[in-house]
Amino acid sequence: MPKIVNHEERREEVVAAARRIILRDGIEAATTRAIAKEAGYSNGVLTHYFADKDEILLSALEASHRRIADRLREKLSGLTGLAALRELLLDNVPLDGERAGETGLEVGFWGRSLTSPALLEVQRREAAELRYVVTSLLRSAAEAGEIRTDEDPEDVAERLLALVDGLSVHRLLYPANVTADRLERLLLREIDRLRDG
Amino acid sequence: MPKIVNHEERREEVVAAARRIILRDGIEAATTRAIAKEAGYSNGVLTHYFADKDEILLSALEASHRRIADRLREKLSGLTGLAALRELLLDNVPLDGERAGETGLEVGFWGRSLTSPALLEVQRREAAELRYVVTSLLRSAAEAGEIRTDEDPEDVAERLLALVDGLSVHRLLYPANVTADRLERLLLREIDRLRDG
Amino acid sequence: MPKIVNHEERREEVVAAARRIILRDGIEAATTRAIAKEAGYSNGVLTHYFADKDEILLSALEASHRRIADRLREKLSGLTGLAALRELLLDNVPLDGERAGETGLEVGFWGRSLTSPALLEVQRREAAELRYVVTSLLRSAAEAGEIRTDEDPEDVAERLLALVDGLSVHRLLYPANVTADRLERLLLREIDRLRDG
Amino acid sequence: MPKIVNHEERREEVVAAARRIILRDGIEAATTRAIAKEAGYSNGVLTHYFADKDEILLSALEASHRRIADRLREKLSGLTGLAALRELLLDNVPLDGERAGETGLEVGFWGRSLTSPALLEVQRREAAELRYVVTSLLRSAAEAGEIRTDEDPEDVAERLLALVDGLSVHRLLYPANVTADRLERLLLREIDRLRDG
DNA sequence: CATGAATGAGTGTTCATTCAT
DNA sequence: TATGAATGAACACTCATTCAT
Repeated sequence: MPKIVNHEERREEVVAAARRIILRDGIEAATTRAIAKEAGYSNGVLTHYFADKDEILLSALEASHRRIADRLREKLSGLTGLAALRELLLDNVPLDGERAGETGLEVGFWGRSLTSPALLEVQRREAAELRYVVTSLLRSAAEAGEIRTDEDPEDVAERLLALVDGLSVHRLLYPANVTADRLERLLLREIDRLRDG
Repeated sequence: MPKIVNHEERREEVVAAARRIILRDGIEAATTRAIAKEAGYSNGVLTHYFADKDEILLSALEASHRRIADRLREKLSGLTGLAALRELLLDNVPLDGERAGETGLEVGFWGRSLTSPALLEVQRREAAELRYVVTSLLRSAAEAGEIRTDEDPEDVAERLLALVDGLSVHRLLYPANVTADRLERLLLREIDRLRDG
Repeated sequence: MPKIVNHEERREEVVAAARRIILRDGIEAATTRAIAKEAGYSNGVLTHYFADKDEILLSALEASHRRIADRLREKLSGLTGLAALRELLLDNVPLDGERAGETGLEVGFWGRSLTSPALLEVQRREAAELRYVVTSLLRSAAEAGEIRTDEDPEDVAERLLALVDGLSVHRLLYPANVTADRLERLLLREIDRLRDG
Repeated sequence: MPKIVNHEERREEVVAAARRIILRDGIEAATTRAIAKEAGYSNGVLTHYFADKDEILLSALEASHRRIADRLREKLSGLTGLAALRELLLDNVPLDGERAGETGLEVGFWGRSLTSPALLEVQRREAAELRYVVTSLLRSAAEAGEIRTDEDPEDVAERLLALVDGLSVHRLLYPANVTADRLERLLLREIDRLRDG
């Protein structure tokens, strides 16, 4: 008589373990053994919940995106327009250890996505969502008169998100040059420029 | 007399093979065996020209940087200030297949650098150089009255280079959203904003 | 429930396989693949039971020492002084096939120990123990009036153990010259000389 | 038109290089590349003078024996009987760095000889010679009344040579226990015992 | 003869995956 | 379901050997 387990729950446990390892030790350290051990299970369990290792990594990426989105939703509650945008962008940049880990995970996946259609698809889906939110916030900020309106919101969104990713990877690779303070300052100034120029 | 080969030439052959693999199949696929095979040699040859695999990857990264620098030097000859800056930034962004390849390789190395001190060191050295050149061009453009002077050149340089890297990776990951045209337009507009705010 | 194996048992299987190979083909032939095959397993099994090859070799050496010690303990029970010493020394010399194997393994390890600190340490520990036992037996034999007392027991112990090792290696390398009978005779005579000079 | 070289001379150069490496870094470090480099030649030369690596090692062993024999012949000139024997035995024991190296080489070869008929044959030939010399010296010492005659010279020779080898290997493996002084003292005492003991 | 480029089997080790229990 | 034993291909690297020049 088989034990009744909650499949989705187990998957999440394993994926969380994978995320922890990737954040802590890098994507190379995320072997199936390490993941199983981190999750508190034996090697063999993984087979029951994932077709192969790639599926675990993919789920880890999705989970990471979901965590970010959840956190954001909470922070953004009650905020609108420019204030919400500011919060969103600041939350997408490695200003503390937790977000630095998330950025590291993201950057590690960028390289893999270039040669993995499945990963790429996940990245694209999430990126499109984020872009949509930013564009919407820009539009509502424009309607509220908080920012200038002489530029296409889609262009501004792309510029902001590119800057966020660029600054993020620079913070990881060149921390001496891009300190947390400087990163925050540069990002906030860019947001200010939406208003007056 | 034995067959005399040009060591530097062989190294470049091997490094080129490594670059091809990284671009085509990702940095994970760049095993010593795969590199040797791609270069048309047996496993053992690599020993003659490289101490270990890391040296090959490092050389591949350095070669990529050197190619970019060489090309840039040529393009920049005769240009100064803002015009030179514009050329430099446009050249650091994946607008054609060749530069897309270089960016892809770079992104692949970003992930690796997060867990490899040797690679990180190379990345940092090259990044510092680039930052220095951009800052210098900004200063001379400011002196020539081509751009506003109300912002610290170092901050502007960091913003521009972050934007370049952010747009580059977006171009690779989301080509449908960031077309070559759009990428060029966004970058040029950002440069224009240096002038009139 | 998976197949449960006794880890200690498996380790012993593998170590026994390693010992067989070393005895049969020399320590150089004891590759991880050869050991696994000799044990009847695939390459990968070794990881489950040993951290690395050194641990296997080390265990093989320790196992050999333990076997000798166990056998000796049994033989020595009830014996004291000179009689015990005689038994001990005779047991440390390749008089039959089993002990010849042990000596061969030991000699193989001598060479390795010269360049391997870990192996050397094991050799030293075991040698010190043996030296201590021999010295103790010499002292009690002296107290019992069984042997002369004009020589430092430590010196006598070293001489006896050096002779044991020298005769052992000669028995292996020059069996035509050092037959089992001759080896036994020479060793017993040396023990007799402890009594009457 | 081929260069005329002295084959025997080249062989000796290479063998000397091999010996230097084995003495300095152990028998495992004696790769063909290392030997060729130490000899000041390229990899390829070895083929002209040796069938394979085993032949080099064999020659190195023979050369080592020859060197010992040569040195001994010189030291023994003018000496006879017990004095000559004393000199011979002291010279076969690792009392200084040079002889320690030779002993290390010898011990390294012992292990290999157990599974290599060719090496074993060389060891046996040389051992028989040494045994013959020692026996002869014992006989002449006996005739000269320098030592007792109640023991078979062949047995005494075997005992002395076994002691020499045993003390030698103990000096290498347990230098803290068997110091050079102690080794010399133990050996000289054993020789003294030939007279009155 | 001498060179050194090139080979390819072999080394210890890692790891995703399979599967009997 | 869960276990963990077992597999075997793959990894980076080493090295004796071959051979065109």
